[in-house]
Amino acid sequence: MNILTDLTKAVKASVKDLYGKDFEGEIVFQKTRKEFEGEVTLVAFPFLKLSGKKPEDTGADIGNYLLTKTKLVKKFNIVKGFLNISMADSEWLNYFGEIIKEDAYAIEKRESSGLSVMVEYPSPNTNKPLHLGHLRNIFLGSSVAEILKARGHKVIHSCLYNDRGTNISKSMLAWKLYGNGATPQSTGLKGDHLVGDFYVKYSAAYKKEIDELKKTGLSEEEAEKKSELARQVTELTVAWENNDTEVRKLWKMMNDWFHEGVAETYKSLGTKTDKNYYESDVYNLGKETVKEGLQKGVFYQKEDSSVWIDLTADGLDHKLVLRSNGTSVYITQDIATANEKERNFKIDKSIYVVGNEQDYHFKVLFLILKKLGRTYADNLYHLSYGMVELPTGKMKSREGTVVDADDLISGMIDTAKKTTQQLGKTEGLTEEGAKNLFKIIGLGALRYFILKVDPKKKMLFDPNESIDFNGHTGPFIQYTHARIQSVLRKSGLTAEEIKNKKINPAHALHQKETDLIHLLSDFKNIIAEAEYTYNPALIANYIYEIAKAYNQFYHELSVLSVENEEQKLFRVQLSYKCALAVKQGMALLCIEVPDKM
RNA sequence: GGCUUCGUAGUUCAAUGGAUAGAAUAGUGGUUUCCUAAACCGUAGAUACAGGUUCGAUUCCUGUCGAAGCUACCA
Repeated sequence: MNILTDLTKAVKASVKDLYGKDFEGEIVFQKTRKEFEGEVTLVAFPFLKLSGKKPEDTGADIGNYLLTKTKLVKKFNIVKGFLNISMADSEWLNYFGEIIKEDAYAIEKRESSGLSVMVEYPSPNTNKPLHLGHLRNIFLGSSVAEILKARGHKVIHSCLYNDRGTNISKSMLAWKLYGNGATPQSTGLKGDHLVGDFYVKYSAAYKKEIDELKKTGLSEEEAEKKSELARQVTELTVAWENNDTEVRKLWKMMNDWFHEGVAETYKSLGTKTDKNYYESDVYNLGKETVKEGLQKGVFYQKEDSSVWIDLTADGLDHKLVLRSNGTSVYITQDIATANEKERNFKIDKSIYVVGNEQDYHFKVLFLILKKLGRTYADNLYHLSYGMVELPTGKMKSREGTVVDADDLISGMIDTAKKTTQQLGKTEGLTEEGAKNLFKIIGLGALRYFILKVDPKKKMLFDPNESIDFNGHTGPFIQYTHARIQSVLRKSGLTAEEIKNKKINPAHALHQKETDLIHLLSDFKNIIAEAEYTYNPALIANYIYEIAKAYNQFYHELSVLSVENEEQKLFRVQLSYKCALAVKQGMALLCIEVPDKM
């Protein structure tokens, strides 16, 4: 049920009655700007062709019609071509009476759509620990998954580990050359960090080698070709593909370190996966598909036996799909993984959560799959998100200029602890309860900070400025929820009692009350739009509006100390519903809300 | 060079072609014997530039300037 359904119909009817013709377009209402009276606004300009009148007069025609011929409208005003409508209190109250009864009013029943969607994230390389970019990836992926579930779809979380190839070989080589047998146990480092340290060590050594070669008069390109380290990396990669026992043993050891380390990070974030894919498993399958493509004439082979696809007819370029030495490249294994996903699951849609630096790659991948005749190619979607940038520019693992995920997470929880203690809000909490609260607030602040930004846009993070806990933030919303819970506790009513008491829709509503009902009525549409656009930021900003509006309501009006019992009950119900919307909305962002803070 | 994306208050973010471009934060001035002040209320401050389409442009088109990404037998 939508509060505007009846009004939309009434506007259509009014235009037909007034001007004798049906309006062809869609009737769109916008929220009335706060400097004008009213809740919803109809722009008169689209109706001018039918009315043949000035915008002001057209608006007045429709306004008067609605006022006199329906019971939907309390009053209206017209500013320029804008018809500002105040809906009748009874409309708001009737609508509210409907939604207060349903706890899941904006959430579809589980798996009711019958569609299955796979969401793949964060798909890290196993040669370095997670950083801030991965966090944006994880937050987006997990939130989109929750939104899809709320829309009634079945969701399969998948993750692809890029666990072989050049970058992994670099870490392995550095460990062999400079490691002296170091292990997570011997160094006390988290496994993924230890592996990452060797990746950085390789990069530094490689840079030094190139610089020295260049001093002998070689060009950058010539130096790279002559690099001994690069040669050894290639050698390791080839040895790995040839199943060299020693290399495989080293590889497995370092991969295990990585997975143990990253599992801890996942745990602290509550990240879970239904199905893991490993490049080391699928890369050979990719080679099969390359053969198939050659047979079908989709690919072609050069004299050096490297395999390519010509995409110039599609406005793209020639793309390598298999190296001359027979080893796989990135896209080879992505072709294989796509095939595997299709073989393993019945999926109606497959979403890859990957940064926008790979826009071109996914364009090519989807096109190749289509040319190979894979019917599922049309159901693949690249959820492309913007980079997280530092004030100094892009983060680069090679140069060690990254914001480490583990550091950031623990730092946020620490700040939450300090702030909570400063505000004296740890009273009455058990040690366990306090610890949990710090985690909820710290992670909530971090998640919200990232999710409130439109995924498509790049965003900036300044490590020198701490993430705020006041204003347009996660903790502000969490605080609002806790505040409402406190009111509800003091009301002495149970949730069941609050939901089931009937209100007499006769009493007059305060503007702050209609504002809240109006906002609540948007929830379902917001979730739908967030699904279609894969954009959790819509929900983040919507929930903020509710929290802000509730705080204004709370300051201006008293909930519990009003004389009129019915009015008090209504305000308790309204508070309950706002808290529920906040909780459900935040759950779609994978952010918990505490009952006390 | 080519392709793609992006330039909004000091800063970080909003705005299906609609009104006087919203928030937050940092400034600045207030609110607490009153349901949680992680709150609320004032005040001040922005569409890179130049054209075009439109009743109306931050939004669409063209150009200029600026930034980022891709353009690897890296992933």
